[in-house]
Amino acid sequence: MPELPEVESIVRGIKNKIEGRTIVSAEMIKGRDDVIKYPSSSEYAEEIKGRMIEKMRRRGKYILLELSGGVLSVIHLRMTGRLIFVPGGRADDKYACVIYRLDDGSCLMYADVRRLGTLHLLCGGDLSMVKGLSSLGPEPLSEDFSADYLARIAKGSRSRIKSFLLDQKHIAGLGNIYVDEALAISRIHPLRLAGSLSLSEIEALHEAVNKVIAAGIEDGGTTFRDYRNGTGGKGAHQEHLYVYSRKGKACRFCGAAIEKITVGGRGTYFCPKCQVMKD
DNA sequence: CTCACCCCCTGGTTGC
DNA sequence: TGCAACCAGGGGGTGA
Repeated sequence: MPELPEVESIVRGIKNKIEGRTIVSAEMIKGRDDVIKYPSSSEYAEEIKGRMIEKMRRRGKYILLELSGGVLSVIHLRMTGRLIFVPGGRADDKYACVIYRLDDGSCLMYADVRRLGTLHLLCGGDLSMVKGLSSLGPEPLSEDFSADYLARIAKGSRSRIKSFLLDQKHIAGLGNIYVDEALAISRIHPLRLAGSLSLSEIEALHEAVNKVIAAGIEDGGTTFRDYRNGTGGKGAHQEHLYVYSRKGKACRFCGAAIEKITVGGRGTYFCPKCQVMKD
């Protein structure tokens, strides 16, 4: 489940290899090209052909390829999407959906077991086609994401803090794993209402979000099952998790058994001793 | 505004 | 062993 650190790791690993390269063609794999949401896959292939990749960057969980002529390629991996750079150009993944052939013989492959990922090609800077991208909140580790900002948006909110943090309009890039981790580090129960947090709790949470995102990037992401970086490798942050996927195991802070509950339909892990419910 | 719920989709795991 | 139910969860959409 690629979240900010995973997507960042992909971009860092591929960026230097594809910037400046021209896309010779986009090969659509039959029956798997329905990951392309706009325009049609044939128009997509026609429109992207011959364009140079001027810049690759990340915004939230989105991968953005700025192409020549003001065209923007937007890729969201959702659950099982992978973007892999293949130097020799022999992309033979069973789950390949789209293969971008580059002018030096290499290729960039989009593969996705469940095909929940989404690919868009936007001309003329119309971001409204990708609703989530145009309404993204500030990036963790950025100046815009301050404790003050967090306090301001949380104030008056009746959402549970877990759901609140997962909302990309509030903060860009957090997903199920890093939200649980940030709440564990700041010792906040996932069911707390966002508007009920004290200033010191907000400050602790702000710091925890930055800390866990930085650690995730440092470790090259978290690989449970599906995640792979831009060259097919695994991340290492799964070795350093405090609560996520650790049901029944000992809390690294106090030794109590980690519990699992459902919050907003998501599996949620927390330490019942460190993260006490109030309100 | 916030919620529950459904959908998208497949593979791994669990239960009988 | 086989097969069905369930789970993983990001994000869009809908109706309460």
